[in-house]
Amino acid sequence: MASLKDIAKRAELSINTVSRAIRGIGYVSEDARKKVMRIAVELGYRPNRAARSLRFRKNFEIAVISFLGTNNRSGDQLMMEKFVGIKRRLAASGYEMNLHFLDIDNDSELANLKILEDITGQSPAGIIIIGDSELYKSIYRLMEAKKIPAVLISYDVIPDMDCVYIDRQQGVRDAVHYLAEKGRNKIAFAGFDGICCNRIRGYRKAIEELGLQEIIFSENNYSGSDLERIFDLGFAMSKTIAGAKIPPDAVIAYSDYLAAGLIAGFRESNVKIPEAIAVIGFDNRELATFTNPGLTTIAQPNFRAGELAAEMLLDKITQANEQPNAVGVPMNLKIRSST
Amino acid sequence: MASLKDIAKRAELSINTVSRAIRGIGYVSEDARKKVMRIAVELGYRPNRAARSLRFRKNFEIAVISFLGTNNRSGDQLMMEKFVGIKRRLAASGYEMNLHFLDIDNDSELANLKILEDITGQSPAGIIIIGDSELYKSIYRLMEAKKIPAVLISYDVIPDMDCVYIDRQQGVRDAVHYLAEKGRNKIAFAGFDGICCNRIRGYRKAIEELGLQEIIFSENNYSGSDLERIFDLGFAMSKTIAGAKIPPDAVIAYSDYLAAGLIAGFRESNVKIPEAIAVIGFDNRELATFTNPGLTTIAQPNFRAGELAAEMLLDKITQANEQPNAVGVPMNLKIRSST
DNA sequence: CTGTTAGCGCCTTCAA
DNA sequence: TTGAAGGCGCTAACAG
Repeated sequence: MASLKDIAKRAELSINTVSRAIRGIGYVSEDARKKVMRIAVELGYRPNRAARSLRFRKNFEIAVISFLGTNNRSGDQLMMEKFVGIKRRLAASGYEMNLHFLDIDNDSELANLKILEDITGQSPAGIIIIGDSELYKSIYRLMEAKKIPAVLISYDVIPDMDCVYIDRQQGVRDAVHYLAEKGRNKIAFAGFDGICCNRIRGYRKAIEELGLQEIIFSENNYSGSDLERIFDLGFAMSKTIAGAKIPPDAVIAYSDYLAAGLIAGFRESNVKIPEAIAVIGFDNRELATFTNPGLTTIAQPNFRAGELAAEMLLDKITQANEQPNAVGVPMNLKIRSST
Repeated sequence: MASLKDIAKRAELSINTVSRAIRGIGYVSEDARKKVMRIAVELGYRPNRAARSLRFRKNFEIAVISFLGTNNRSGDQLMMEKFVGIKRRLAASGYEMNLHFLDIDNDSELANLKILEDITGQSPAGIIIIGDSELYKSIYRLMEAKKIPAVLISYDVIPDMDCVYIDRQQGVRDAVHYLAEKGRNKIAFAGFDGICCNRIRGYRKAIEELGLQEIIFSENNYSGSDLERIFDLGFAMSKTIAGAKIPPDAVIAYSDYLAAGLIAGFRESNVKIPEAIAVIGFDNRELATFTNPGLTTIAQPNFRAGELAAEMLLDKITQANEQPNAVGVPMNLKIRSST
């Protein structure tokens, strides 16, 4: 690869002048500037990242940390688009993206500790943490302590932390309003106790705004993330819902997996979708394409969230510290035939 | 971060002696070695990658290039595990993984050219190319021309190129044998013309080994990768299969999407699965968990393929050039209720 | 406006 | 067995 030295030789100028010309900093005569730029293009000059890193004592790398599900691969689809969003934005500013996968399945604290040491050992320019459970928040604090700028991609505002949050509350709220506009007035929410507070909040907010009655179906005895199990729960729940004293005419499910179970169950019970009951899922996973009927679902703006997180992090790296900042990204309803 | 200089100061030795001690190269007295190692651990020393890159005029980075489906996200699940396999193996050897996404949906040649220039501009130590279509082969050749060691992750042996191939032929062959062992003797293959040669080859091989009759259902008018469309094709194909003069008692589908369509179609026609007909899919995508009955499928060993590709590339980087090498990774049957 | 000098952390060469 | 010198490509400080 061509270096500043190569350009300098050809242009018969000093390395330093060439450097200034290329960076557009300090005094350079117009003649010299033009000459340098021309040769730089000819030689396909690109600044050497290693040299810059060494000089600035700082890696132009952004670490991205996300979980890895080897048993439960449900995260893959949603994660990949976030990666791409991050990558695109960083590339535009000359930063590299460096992925790290936490092994949450095996819950190997030792392995995860090693990964965190790897990350801090690289002294990245910043880090994007995908997730907002306690584990991720603790990583955020660790990075803050090590003076590594960090940004979370979360699902809600996280107090005292910089985050880009995918606005689940607004997503569910919008979905309820959409159903109401379609003439539904007995709109239910189906989920699990405890683990869906931001979704439930959106549901309650909309129900209140619309003056409707709250109808919540909740499975209390669930924990874990076995996808088939969730599907089966939805299947079972559909019977409860169809058999309720006043059956709802619409239901928003905690996840696409649960919604797929509901749909399968309703079909088996000959409850017509969407005529008798409309069904809405959550996340827009691939599965939503294949239910029968196709599942209307609240889609994650993954690509956009990735872009914004990268943007926020780059700002944080260059700007003086300001107050922690939370930027919401709206979720969008992906409409199919189930509503 | 602690540098060699810091250790040298504490140990009252020269930087050079410390360097040799840590690398375990050249003469170092036992005393000096022990002292250096102790301090290195104390200080949490890690070699500075930027400095090493500068010195060696070589980045300790492996570029990984894969496609990105913004419209068709079907690749995500299979890709992610490959990334993880690659990452794990590289991390163990002190290399970084640098992901690049080709935008094949928009087929933006300009954007893709820019990505390739980015990659070559970084002078990575090597590159892993995920895919074996003409585009990827041409990238391989480009890298070879630029003296960047490359390895493909492919689905078949690629002549004259280093590759780790996921052995589709063996996967389908094994599946046919498995069906035969379960007592099936009218085993069909369902797919598309032209685009499934390695799978078909495996099918034919097994059918011949078993002395069975070849039964192939093929859709000729298909091109593209719209997943719902493939599902619908499978649905329609199920009618053809069920209505054949001598209906098969087992069918291996080109993909899980096609298999899911087949299953839905058979159910609608009251063809019992697996009693009347066993169904096997291909790739073990998330969808396979949710068909009813659950889909037995030929699973991609993604993680292992990633690991092996990284391994092969690291060898290629350090060893003298040898003959192009092809390593097969066997596919495994993931058995569920459809067989 | 331009050039020289020094140094980021590491490794190779050569001298002690 | 150890150390000193030099340079990878870049930039900041300073001198011309």
